Formats: sequence, structure tokens, C-alpha cells
Amino acid sequence: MALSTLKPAIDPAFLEKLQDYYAEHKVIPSYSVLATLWGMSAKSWVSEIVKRFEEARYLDWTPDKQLKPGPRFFERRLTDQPVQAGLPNPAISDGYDLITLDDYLVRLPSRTSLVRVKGDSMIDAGIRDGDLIIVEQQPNANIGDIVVAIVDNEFTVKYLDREKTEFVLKPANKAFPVIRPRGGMEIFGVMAGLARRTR
Amino acid sequence: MALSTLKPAIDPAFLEKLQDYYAEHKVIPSYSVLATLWGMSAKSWVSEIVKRFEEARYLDWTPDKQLKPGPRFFERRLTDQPVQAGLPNPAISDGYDLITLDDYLVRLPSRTSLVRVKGDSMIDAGIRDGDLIIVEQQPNANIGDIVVAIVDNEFTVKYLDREKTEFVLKPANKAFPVIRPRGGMEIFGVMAGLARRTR
DNA sequence: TTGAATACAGAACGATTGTTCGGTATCAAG
DNA sequence: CTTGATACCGAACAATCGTTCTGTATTCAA
Repeated sequence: MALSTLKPAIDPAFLEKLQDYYAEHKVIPSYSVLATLWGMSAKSWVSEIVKRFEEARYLDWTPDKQLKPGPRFFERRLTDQPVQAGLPNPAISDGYDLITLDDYLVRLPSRTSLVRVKGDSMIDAGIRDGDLIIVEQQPNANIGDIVVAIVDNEFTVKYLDREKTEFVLKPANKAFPVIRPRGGMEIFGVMAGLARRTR
Repeated sequence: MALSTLKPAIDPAFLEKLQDYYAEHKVIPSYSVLATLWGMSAKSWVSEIVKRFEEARYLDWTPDKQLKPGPRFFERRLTDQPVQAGLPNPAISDGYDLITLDDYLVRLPSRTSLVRVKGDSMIDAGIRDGDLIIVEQQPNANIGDIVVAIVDNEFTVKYLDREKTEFVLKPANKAFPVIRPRGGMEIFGVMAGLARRTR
């Protein structure tokens, strides 16, 4: 009871409504719009709530003193265990962590880019047509890495392997041939992750 | 000379500066900030430029008459082809420049959570051990959807199917059995995407 | 060389912004 | 039964917003 209630509580429902609004419009609304969004009628109270979000780093300000999403605004719940509806919580944790997908997938923003996968040549590595590969750009790689290489002026995603003295690109699909680029090849980068949208 | 010059020209440099500002702050600035950003000193001229962007659908308005990114705001040239030489352009893949991966993967923040995949039961659907499933929480789903269900107080990712009158959960891996939950099951949500980190 | 666009600047103005401050209702602790 | 938080409402206000209108410099075709 001593230290716990230092910071005022933030209402997750308010945050969720704002996140949904932002997801739809890609903009943080004004205080009066926030008021209706949150079901209030006083801008002064909105101001108070915003200050709490600001302190919790869900919101932030531009150098021009405009409200903008803060560092934690895009955090998502990572649910470990299903929270049973009926059962009382067995006194443990909340059952989830918070992670930001961008931070999770991109660790070196300046060297990272995305490449869309075409075809099924890497199916056995769990890489499907249309997937987005997160690539860390670098001119060399290790045997066994999944690399994005430039062959015939096109991107190719393949395993990097060596045959005798030459590097080759191996698909993860028996129906596809090994690529033996004549006269060297260029490595664009190494796969660091994958993003897929279904639905 | 007749029909061609109906629409006034839009200056790509202005758009790029605004896109850069947005990428940094995740917000569209006010007209006076835009003026300095664009090197002008008259808001009236900003207003004119904005109207052109609006007509070209690079900008749009919220129902609350606030300026927001338009449908084409995140659009860039269609670069499937690798750009040779000094890697001029990171961060892109296809026609759309993703502002964030989070935005790409999450469409309804308040109903979205992440679940970590355990095991290889969905390998043939390109879902591997350790992957993060983006789940849109909802109590029901359609046959054929990949769902996250709660069985024995644990999350399971499977195809939803029906046998006669009962719902069953089908793995995407012949080595695993079909799950026929006795006495009904609870659906946590439907898979909407996937995030994987390698390396 | 004239005229009509185009690309700005600048002032004026009502509307809207976010802040501040004073007030009220609820509720749990002492 | 007080007291002090907490959760709001409502009014007032200066600052800033975006619009509108008038004016000017440049360009370029006729």
C-alpha cells in the first residue's frame, strides 16, 4: 500500500479508443474530439488524461508542441496463457508482455529494408508467396544464412551455400533448382525476419 | 495544350518533406509548421498546396475536419527491381512504403493481440515454432480460418473445420492428429498475420 | 508588349485550440 | 462525521488555427 499508488491510474479503455482512432485516421485528434471519443464533456479532463498518457509515454509532443504518439503507443499484448473467464486469477502475473512489432522485427533501422517474396521456392523454410522479408543489408553472409541476393537484376531469397569454390543459392523446395550464378553474384542482405498478413 | 493542364502541378519535393516529417512524428503538422517545412512564409499558399494534395488524394480530412494522410500518402514507386549501386533507397518493397510494420500487421489495435506458436503442427501453413501470430480476438470464426482456440487451458493454432455437426481443429502437418474437443471449445480469435524473427 | 496564368507574400478575421481555475459528486479511510 | 482523494463539469481566455481577400513579381505564349 505504500509505494504502489504513486502514479495515477491510466484507463486502458481510453488508450484503446485512441489507438483505434489512430489506426483509422493516422492522426491524433484535438481535445474536443478526444472528449467525445472518450465520452467526456470537459476538455479540462481530457487535458488531465493526456498528461497521464504523456507521463506513461503513450503520448508525446512534437517540437512544434503538437500531440503525437509516444514510444509506447504501438505496444501490443503478447498473451502467454489464456486468461480463463470464470476462474479467478491464480495470483500470478497479468499473463502477458508488451512488445512493439517494429522493435521486435527491426533492430537496425538504418540497414533494414523489406522485400516482398515471389513464388514458392522457400516454402520448406516457412516462407510463402507474398510474405515480407525483413532484410538487414550487408555485402556478405555466412553459409546457411537465408540471403536476399541480386541475380539477373532481380531479388532472390535463398539459402546461401557453397559447392567447392563457388557460392550457390539453394531453394527450400525440391521442385526448384539450385542457382549457380556464373560470374559471381551480389548479396543484398541477410534475412532477419518475416511479416505476413493473412485475411 | 487543351486538356492537359487542367490540374495544377504538385511539387514532389513538398510531398517528400511532409512524408519525412510524418515518418518522424507520426502526425500531420499545422499550416504554419508546414510553411516553415516548405520554406514559405504565407499560410495562404500552404492552403493552396494542401488543396492540391487533397485533390491528388495525398491528403485527406477526418470527419472532424482535421488534416490527415490520404489514400496515396504512403505510396511510392513500384520498385520490385533492385536498385543497383549505392543502395539509394531502403525501407521499401512493393508499391507501398510501409510507415511501420505494426501498421501493416495490425488493423484493429484494441482487438489485436499476439500469441507465440509452440510446436510444428502448422508447418504446412508456413507457421513455425516460435512465430508470433497476430490474432484478432473474436468469439467465432469461419470454416477454413486459422484460429487460435483455447483447449485444456492452452492456446492452440489450427485450421477450423467441421465434421458432421461438430467443430474440429485441423493441424497443417500429417504427423499431428485432428483435435476433436469434447464438449465444445472456445475460440480466442482469428489469425490475421504473422511475425517471425530469425537471426 | 501585352495579357493571362502562376507562384507567392501579407494582413485581417472568426473559429477553434489547449490551459487554467473554481466548482461538484462520490467514496473510502480515519 | 469529517477529511482528503479522485473523477469529473463548465466558464473564461489568450494563443493559434485555417480561410479569405488583396497585392505583387515572374513567366511565357500570343
